[in-house]
Amino acid sequence: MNRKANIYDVAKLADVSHQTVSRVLNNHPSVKPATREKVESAISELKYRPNQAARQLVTSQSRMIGILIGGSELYGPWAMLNAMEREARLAGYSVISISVLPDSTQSWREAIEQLRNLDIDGVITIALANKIIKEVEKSLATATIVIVDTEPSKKFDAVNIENFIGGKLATEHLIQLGHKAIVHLTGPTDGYEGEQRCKGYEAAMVEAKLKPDVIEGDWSIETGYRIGCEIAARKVRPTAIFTSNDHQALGAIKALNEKKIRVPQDMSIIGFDNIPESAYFSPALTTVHQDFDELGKLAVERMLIQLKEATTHDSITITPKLVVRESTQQLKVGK
Amino acid sequence: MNRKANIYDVAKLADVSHQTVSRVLNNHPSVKPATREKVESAISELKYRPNQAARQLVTSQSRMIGILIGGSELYGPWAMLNAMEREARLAGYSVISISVLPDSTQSWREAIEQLRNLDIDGVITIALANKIIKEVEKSLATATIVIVDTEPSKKFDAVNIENFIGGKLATEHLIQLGHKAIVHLTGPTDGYEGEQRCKGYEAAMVEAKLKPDVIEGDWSIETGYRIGCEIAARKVRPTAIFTSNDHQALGAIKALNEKKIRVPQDMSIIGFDNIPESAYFSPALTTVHQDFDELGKLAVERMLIQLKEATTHDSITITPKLVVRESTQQLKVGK
DNA sequence: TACTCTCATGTGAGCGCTCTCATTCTGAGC
DNA sequence: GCTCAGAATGAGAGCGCTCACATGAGAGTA
Repeated sequence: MNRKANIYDVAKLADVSHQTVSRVLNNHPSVKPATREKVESAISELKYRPNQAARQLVTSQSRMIGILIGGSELYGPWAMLNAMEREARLAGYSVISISVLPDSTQSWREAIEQLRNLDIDGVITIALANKIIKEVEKSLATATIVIVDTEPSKKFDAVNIENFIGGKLATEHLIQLGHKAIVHLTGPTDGYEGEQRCKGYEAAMVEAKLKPDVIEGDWSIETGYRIGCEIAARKVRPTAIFTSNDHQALGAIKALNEKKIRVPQDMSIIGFDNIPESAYFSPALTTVHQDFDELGKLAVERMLIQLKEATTHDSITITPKLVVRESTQQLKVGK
Repeated sequence: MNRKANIYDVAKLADVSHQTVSRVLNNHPSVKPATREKVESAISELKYRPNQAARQLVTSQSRMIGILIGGSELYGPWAMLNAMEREARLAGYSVISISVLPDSTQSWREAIEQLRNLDIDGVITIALANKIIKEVEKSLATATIVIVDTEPSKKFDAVNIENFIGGKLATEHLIQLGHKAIVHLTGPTDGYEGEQRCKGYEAAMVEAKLKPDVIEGDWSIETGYRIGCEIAARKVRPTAIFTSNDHQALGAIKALNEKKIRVPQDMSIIGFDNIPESAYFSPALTTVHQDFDELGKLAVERMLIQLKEATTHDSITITPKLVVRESTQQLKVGK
């Protein structure tokens, strides 16, 4: 008899009923310590482990969390996914991650379909466009949903950094250094984060009575590079650029380097994210730090709370921090 | 009656037995087309979807693949995970990814425990140390295992790039440019990839009758930076560095920049991986490209084959390609 | 002593599916 | 028309667990 032990095998060995074994497994209070001990030793003797499928069948709870990641952005979502996976594992949940091509309806339909088939308990979405969120909400009505990097809503728990404050922080840093002609390269306009950072930039500019100068971007290095070239070619050049993420900053720096515009002497650049590489750019990038790890943990935390006892929906935020390095510098007088 | 439809509901509506419905679901051949059609329309009318837990309970197949990722390396594993997840989804499998801290016994024991609890069909490991693989093998004896970025073994399917060839390619490129004093910064020595790349380097050096100069690294940017500083401080400096990944190259470039050693004029640098950022380093990094996407797809493909019909174990490799950009240059004569 | 009441445990049903085996239907072959 | 193989379908059991409910053993009360 080489098959895996089941709850009846344990029951027989411990000389109790299967139900008592079940109670021990589920930490039911009304089990005598002596009985519990008997059962536990039987469990370890038989190397018994409960069958999740059977459990799931009867409780209709999968103890699985799905994570939907929009876009192909590299560092942020990956870092968050890591944190979420670890946090969920600690709570006895497993994580199924699915990355969705943001532009492909097909892609996210398939993803949602898969999550439905698995009877997932909860879904965390990262940086999904609003229209996709709507679809998720409709199709996964029975699941608990927590949204990250997305516009807060009364229907879900939302976890975000203060993107507005971050954008303002970055811009104010440049203003304090004496810059007046500051360009902002945004993220994609249909995303919450980019939008908020841009609003923060505009608010800071208006407060300082400066004219905002916004160029629409899409998070990609390529765009940073292209816009860098474009700015280099301008007759009247700005003296500082605030890119909405570090990747775009990298591209921009590259472009400026090629055009012999020195950073930071001729042009200050500030990014957003504080990816691990940014400290090692040449020059090291001044940026706004967001704590992806913390963000991921918070999202899972909220998920677990909602899963236990559906409460009212919260919007949770983390404050970003300015990290000053070498790519920004006091504007030289007389320029 | 608002509960989810089950197989009996479908059977009743289609006026067949539940068993016939099951046959339709599983594409059993002996179902009359007319019957199949009846059942299918009942399915879509009731919005029926089979309960995976029940299926899993009786078949004891989870249709889930676990992916164990060792280390905190950023781009490579993430890119592969993405590719694997997509490929697996296409085949009707779900992916549970777990990232393991390579040094923490606790961490990977927990991970394996989780995979066992879930009755996972197969496990793909990415860049795991050999001792961990052994543990995985022991603990997950019933699961099919495919190893990626790891020393091939007769016990598993292995998917790798030709790390040796890649290392040789990189070194030969430098040699062809006239370099003779070439330092190699390795990956961690207990990992297969780094070891092989280093061997490729040594082979190329010996062939060219040059003396290998190996420094042990660990993939991290920080180490690249530290070693860059160290090399800058040497009295007799090499003229070229081959770092075993792009991140270390980034760190090294930064260090050399700070010490006013110009890349590539005073020092050629070649990396390995071809991460998306590397084309935008200053200078753009010459490197060895490895196709993570393809690697991920191949791993899942092998997994699916093994899952269907356990065959003999293969070792599959992909050939890396040299990507020449700006960070390497012909050695100036007279130097 | 008879009575509740609580705590500890046992019993049987059923979650939704696939398995095996039994039965019915079909049409070719004589 | 009858037989019989093979195709098409049905019936029932059982996967391993938790749920609701039943039962029994003591403790507390009158």
